[in-house]
Amino acid sequence: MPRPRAVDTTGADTRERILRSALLVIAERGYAQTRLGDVADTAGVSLGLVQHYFGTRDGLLAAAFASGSTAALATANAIATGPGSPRERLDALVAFACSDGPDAADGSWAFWFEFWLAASREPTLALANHAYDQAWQAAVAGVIAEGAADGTFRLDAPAEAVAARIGALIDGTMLRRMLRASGSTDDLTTTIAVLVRSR
Amino acid sequence: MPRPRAVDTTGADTRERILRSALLVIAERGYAQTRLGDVADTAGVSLGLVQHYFGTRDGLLAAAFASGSTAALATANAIATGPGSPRERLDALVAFACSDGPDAADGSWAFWFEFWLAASREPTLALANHAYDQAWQAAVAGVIAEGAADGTFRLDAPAEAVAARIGALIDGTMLRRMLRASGSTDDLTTTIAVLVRSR
Amino acid sequence: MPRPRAVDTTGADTRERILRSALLVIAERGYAQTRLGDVADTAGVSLGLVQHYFGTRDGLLAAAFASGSTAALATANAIATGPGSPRERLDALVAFACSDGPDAADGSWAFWFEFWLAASREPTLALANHAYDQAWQAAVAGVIAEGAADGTFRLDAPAEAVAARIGALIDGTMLRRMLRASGSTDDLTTTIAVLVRSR
Amino acid sequence: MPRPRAVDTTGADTRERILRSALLVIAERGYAQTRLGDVADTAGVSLGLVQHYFGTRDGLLAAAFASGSTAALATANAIATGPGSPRERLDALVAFACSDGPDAADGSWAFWFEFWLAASREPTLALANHAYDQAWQAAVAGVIAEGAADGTFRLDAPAEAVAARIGALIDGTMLRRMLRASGSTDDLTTTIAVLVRSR
DNA sequence: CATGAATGAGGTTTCATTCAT
DNA sequence: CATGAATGAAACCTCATTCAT
Repeated sequence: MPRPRAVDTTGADTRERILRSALLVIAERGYAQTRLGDVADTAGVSLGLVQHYFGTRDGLLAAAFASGSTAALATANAIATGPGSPRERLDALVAFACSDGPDAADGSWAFWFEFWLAASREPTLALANHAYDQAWQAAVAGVIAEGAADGTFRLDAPAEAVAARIGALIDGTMLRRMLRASGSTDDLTTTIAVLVRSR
Repeated sequence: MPRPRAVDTTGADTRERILRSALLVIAERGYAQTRLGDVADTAGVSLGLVQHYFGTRDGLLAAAFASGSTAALATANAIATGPGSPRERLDALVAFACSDGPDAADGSWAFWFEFWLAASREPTLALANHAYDQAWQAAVAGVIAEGAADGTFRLDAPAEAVAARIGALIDGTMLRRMLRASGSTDDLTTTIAVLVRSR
Repeated sequence: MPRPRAVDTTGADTRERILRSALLVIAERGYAQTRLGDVADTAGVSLGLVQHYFGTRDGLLAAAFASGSTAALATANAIATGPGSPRERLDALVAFACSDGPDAADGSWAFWFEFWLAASREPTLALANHAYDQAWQAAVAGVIAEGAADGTFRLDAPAEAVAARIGALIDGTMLRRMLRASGSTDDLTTTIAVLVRSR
Repeated sequence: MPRPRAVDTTGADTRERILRSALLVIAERGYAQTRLGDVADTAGVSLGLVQHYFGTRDGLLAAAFASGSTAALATANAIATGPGSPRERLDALVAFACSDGPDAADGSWAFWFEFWLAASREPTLALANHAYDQAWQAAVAGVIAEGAADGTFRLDAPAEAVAARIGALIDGTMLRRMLRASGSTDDLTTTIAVLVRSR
C-alpha cells in the first residue's frame, strides 16, 4: 500500500537516498554485516524497493562504492587542478582525505576500510577500487610533480612513488586513528612535510 | 576402551589446531564471514568440538586474536631486545612485520586488518587490540630511542611519535600491498630511512 | 500526442502476442514456474501491461489454455469432418496430435502436460480441460465409428472406448518421447493399426 | 529445544520419515510447489532438520525420487522374476503399476507425473529417471519375451517394442484417469491383451 | 494504452546453538 | 573428549500485486 508522496515521482531521488543510506550503514555496521533491511529502514523505504533498484545485495554495495568514490574523486580533482600553490593544494588534498569524506557524516573512513577489505576478496570490487585508487594517486602525484618542478618540493624518488608513500601514510594513520577513536592528525602534516622535504 | 593412538591427540593439541585453523579462515574469508563450520572443517574436527572448546563464536574469535597476537609479540620483543645494532634491529622488526606473520601462512596481514576492523566495533576486541598495539609500539620506540641515543638516528620528534609514524606507514603500505596483490616493500625501507634520519 | 506507428499495435494484437508468449514460457519453464515477468519479457511488453490485459496470473494462464485449446480443436474438427477416407482422416488426426501443435513452436506437448498436471489440482482448469478433452475424443470417435460402419475398422469395443485407448496411447507415447528427447512415433502408427483392426 | 525422543537416535528413521513425507507432498501439491516447510510439517520435524539431512531443496527432491523409484523397482523385479506363468506375471506387473505404488497412499501416479515433468527440464533428474525407466522396461520385456517363447503371446514386434507400447498405454491411461478422477482401468487389461494377442 | 514505482508476503538457505549419547 | 541430531532465528531473494502518471 503505497504511501502518499510529495512530489518526486521519478525515483531518482529515492535511489540516491538508498545509496546514501547504504554508505552510512556500511560505515556503521561493516560491509559484511550490512543487511538490506538496515539500508531500507535507514532510507525509509521498503526492503523490496531496494531490490527493485539494485537487484541484489552485491549490486547495492557495488553501487554504493561507485557513488562514494565518484563523489570523492570529483572533489579531489577539483582541489588538485584548482588554484593555489602546489604546497597549498597538497595540504588541501591531505586535509580533504582526513576530513572523513566530502559530505558524509563521521565514519567515512570506516566505509573505505570496509570496502578495501571486501575488495581484497571480490575481484569485481577490486577492479573498481583499483581505478579509484589510480585516479586518486594521479591527482596527488600531479601536484607533487608541480611542486618539484618549481622547487617547492625536493624529492628523493619519482613523484608517483612519493605520492604512494603519502597515500600509505594517510591510510595507516587514519586506520590507527579509527581504532583508537582518537589520535590527532597533526603529526601527519609534519611527517608529510618531511617526505616532500618542503621548506 | 580407548585404544592407544599413534599421534598425540590430547586436548591441548586439538585446541591449538582449531586455533590455527581459525586464523587461516579469518584471513581467507574475513572476520564477519568466518563460520564455525569452516573452522571445524579446516581443523578436521566436528563442529561440536569447536564449541566444546570455545563455547561461542565470539569466544573462538577472541581466542584466535589472543593466540595470534601473543605469538607475534613474543617474536617482536625478542628482536627488539636482542643483539645487533639499533639499525639492524629496526630493520629486522620491519622485516618481521612485513613477513606476513610468524608461523602463519600467507594472508596474515589480511587477518590483522580483519581484526582491526572488527575491533573498531566490538569494545572487547578493541581493548585486547589496544594492549597488543601498545606493546608493539613500545618495542619499536625502544629501538628507535636507543638509536637516537647513540647517534644512529636523528629524530625530529620523540621516539614514540616516530614509532607511530613508522607503524602507520607499515600498516598503510601493507594494506595497499594486499589490495594490489602485489607492490614491493622495497620503497618502505627507503622511506623509513628518511623518517629516522630527517631533522 | 501519440505518434502514428508503423506496425499495428492495437490492443488485440498485443494481447495475442502476450498469449503466444505465455504458451511458449509455460512449455519452456513449466506451469508453476511461469512468471509474469518472463511472459512480459518474451512478448516485449512491460509487466504492468500483462496485468492490464489479464488481471491476475491465474487469469493469464487460463486464457493461455483457452487460446491453445481452441486453436487445436478447430484444426482437429476440420480434419475429422473433412474429406478423405476414415483411415486417412484418423491418420491425419494422429499426425496432427503428434505434430507438437498447430502453430506453436516445439514444446507444445510440454505445454499440454503442464496444463494437465495443473488441472489435476485446480478445479477451474479441470473443467476447461474436461471440455477440451471431450471434444477431442468425440472427433476421433466419430471418425472411428465411420470407419467401423464402412468396414474399414474392425472394433472389439465401442468407438468411444477405442478412441479412449488411442488417446491414452498417444499421450503416453508423447510423454515418453518428451522425456527421452527422442524416440520415434513410427511405432505409434503400427500400434494404432492393431487397435482398430483387432477383434 | 529438542523434544524428548522415544528410542531412535540414529536419525536414519527420521530421514526415512522426511523422505516419505516428501513423496506425499509432491503428489499432493506438485513438484514445483513442494515447499520444504510442507515436508517438514508433514514429517513432524523442523524445517532446519530437512536441510540438515538433504542440504538443499533439489537434494531432497532428488532423494525422494531415488527412494520412490528404488522401492518400485524392487517390487517390479520381484514380480517379473517370481513364480507364475508369463501371463500371470504380466498381469501382476500391470496391476502393480496401476496400484498407485507399493506402499504409498493414493496419488502415487501424481508423484510420477510430477517427476517426469521436472525431469524434462533438469538433466540430473532426467538421468536418474532414464535409469529407472530402463529397468522397468527391461522387467516387462523379459516377461513378454518369455511369454512369446512359450507361445503364450504372439508378438508382431520385438518384445522391447511391445513393452514400450504397453508402458506408453499404461502411462497415458493413468494420466487420463488422474485427470478425470475416475475412469476404470478395466479396459486397460483388455487392450493389453490385444497388444500381446494372448489367447 | 502503457509504464514503472513501490510494497509485502512467502520461501530457501545459512548458521549458531543446544542437547543427548 | 567427541559427535551428530535437532532447532530456530535471520537474511536474501523472488514475485505477484497495487497504484499513480
